[in-house]
Amino acid sequence: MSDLTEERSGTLSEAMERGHLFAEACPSRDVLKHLTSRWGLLVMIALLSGTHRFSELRRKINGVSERMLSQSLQWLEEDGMIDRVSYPVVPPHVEYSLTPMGREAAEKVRALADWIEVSMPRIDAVWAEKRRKAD
Amino acid sequence: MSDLTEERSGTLSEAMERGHLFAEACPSRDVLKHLTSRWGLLVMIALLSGTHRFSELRRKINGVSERMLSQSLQWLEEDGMIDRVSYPVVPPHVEYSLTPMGREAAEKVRALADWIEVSMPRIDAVWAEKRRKAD
DNA sequence: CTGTATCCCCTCCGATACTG
DNA sequence: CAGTATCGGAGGGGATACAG
Repeated sequence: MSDLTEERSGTLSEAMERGHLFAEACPSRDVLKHLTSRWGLLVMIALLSGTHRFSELRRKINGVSERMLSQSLQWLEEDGMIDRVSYPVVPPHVEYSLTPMGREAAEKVRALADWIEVSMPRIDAVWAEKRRKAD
Repeated sequence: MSDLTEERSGTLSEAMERGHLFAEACPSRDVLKHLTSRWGLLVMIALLSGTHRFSELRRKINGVSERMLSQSLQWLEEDGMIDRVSYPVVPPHVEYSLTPMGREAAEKVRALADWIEVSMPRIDAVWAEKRRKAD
């Protein structure tokens, strides 16, 4: 066996039979999907720095289309991760922010994203090594 | 976790312009995709408890097809997350385990998955409340 | 036991155009 | 400014059959 993490408190992932994620048609799959989706992940991380308007998110998240930004925001709002506040003015003014629960999720998501960022050099090295062997 | 990463050195996710994940066509997107894919995530979590054979993973991860398990394992192996050791015997015997780097990634992934598991009751409550209002 | 090969559906996601 | 509607491509992923 390995470290304590599993034996002491790792009853969640360890007990796969009981975990929702290992069940086939489970709503937790959808939540995970929204959080880790192409744009959902970036939305969550972006909102960690505070409330944003739609257009602010659009500018900040380079490459996202209006369609997908809107879609991602709706998913995450339905999951209770994001608060959407619309001010009935002209022109429209809508603000998005993380709920307390959303902030917790966003921090987990960011931990994963940050790990990948800092680990990319190592991963690149793996790829380079494989290419070298392939020759 | 949850420590200094945010306030002190939170320049990673904060500096979106510079982060790989915010670039459009970046290999780090692929790594993230593999780690959070439907089955890749479950493979990583399963391997946290130690080395597994192909058929062991297949049994443990309920619902995965041979095709997708094989595919997911190959992706993660190419990314340097998984070690594949094949013993040339009859019948074939292949063992999969996490690399040191893979273990780091798996722990981040598990942290997110576990958070979702324990938070599902809260998320369900959100959905229930929305349905109540919809009436 | 450990996979590959083939077929095919389905959903994500981008592009474009339109609305309040 | 903040979206929605529609079309269409690409690829993830399942079912089945086959192979080493």
